[in-house]
Amino acid sequence: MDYQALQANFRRYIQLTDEEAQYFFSLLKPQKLKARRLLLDIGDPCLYFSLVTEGCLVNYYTDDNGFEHVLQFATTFWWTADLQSLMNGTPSMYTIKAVVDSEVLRLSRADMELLYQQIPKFERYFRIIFQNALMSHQTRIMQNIAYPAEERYRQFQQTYPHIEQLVPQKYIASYLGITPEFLSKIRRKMAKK
Amino acid sequence: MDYQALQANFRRYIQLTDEEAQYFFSLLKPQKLKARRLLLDIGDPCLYFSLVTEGCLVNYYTDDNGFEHVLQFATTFWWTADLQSLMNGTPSMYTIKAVVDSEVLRLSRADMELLYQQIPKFERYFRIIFQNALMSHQTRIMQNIAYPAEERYRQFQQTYPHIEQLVPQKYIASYLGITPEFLSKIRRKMAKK
DNA sequence: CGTCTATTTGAATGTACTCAAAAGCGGTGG
DNA sequence: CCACCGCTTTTGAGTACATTCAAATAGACG
Repeated sequence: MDYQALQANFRRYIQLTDEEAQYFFSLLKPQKLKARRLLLDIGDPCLYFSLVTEGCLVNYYTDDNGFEHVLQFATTFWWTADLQSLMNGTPSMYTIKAVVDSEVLRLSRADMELLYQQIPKFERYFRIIFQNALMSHQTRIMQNIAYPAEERYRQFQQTYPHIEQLVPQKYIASYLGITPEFLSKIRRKMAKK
Repeated sequence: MDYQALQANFRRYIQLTDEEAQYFFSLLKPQKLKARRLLLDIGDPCLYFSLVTEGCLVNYYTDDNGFEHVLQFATTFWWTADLQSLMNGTPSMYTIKAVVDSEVLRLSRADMELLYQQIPKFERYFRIIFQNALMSHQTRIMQNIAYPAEERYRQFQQTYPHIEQLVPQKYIASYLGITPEFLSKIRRKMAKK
């Protein structure tokens, strides 16, 4: 794990003294995950907010018919969790899986509260993180209800070109809210032009 | 405007001294809106984060074909804005309109920053507000991609019964990502049972 | 290699949309 | 107070976007 890069990333949001940064990093527990291993299984309570430092994870919901629907892809410097489960202690509705070999730094719910108390700047940090996440979720909702699948796929390609390279096509279909078969047909159609 | 009720609502998130509450309220500028009046017009920069104290507002995006798509309904104690525009100073992509006679308390972007500096507890307050908003947006995305329109409508009725009473059906259709005609047909079908 | 999973392809089907017209409903002015 | 106007909701027929199911092909990994 490259702590230099991580610290640089944090500086985009808040200014930490070396001491504060040390304390923060001391709360994070690294965990490596081979491709296709689970960070969180459906039904288990989500105990950690995890910061991806390498690789890529996918967070998905499994519906009553066993179909998977992708909530989020998380690459380097993204946080991931089942927030609902993490905050309420309820069983997780989502599965979090490593798409490729990955590494995360886990922050427990209790340490998160501790962090807020010890270094209130982190309230600001997460305020900004959640605010940004909220904005991108708003955009996603709008694209979903306002535009057809082909257009949504184009937008996805533009917005997350690195993710498209990394993850299986079926997950992208799932993220877009369509079947893998239909995404395949969209791609064929787009290639023809 | 009932400041008692408002203060009680804030106590769910943070504890404020009377002095702090006074200061906060002093930053808020009340504005009344008759039904169908705009709080924010598309193209204008969104200058305020607005807390609804009465009535109901709707926040919607207008697509290239002139169709409206509802991002959010905001009733009492809900905040509303075009966050993207508010944070970046860019022209607004959304329109915010009073559905019925309403009242809001506006907080300017500058006063918001001031508030964060004067009373850091508000970082926490908005951290929680955005966190909760994020969770409900996640749920909405999942329902949109995982379930058909009829099921989404049932969920909406369960989750927001008061909103269903208040706003025209066509806005609910729009929120669900379907046409008003189709929602009408869903309702007919549901009534038959 | 061989096995397992992902992707492609095509035909049939279904969910949701478009367009057009009628019916309902609420507000406003004479 | 009620008649009219504009907007919302309903209805139906035809269409389009997207799914389902099944089978073939392609890729990845041990």
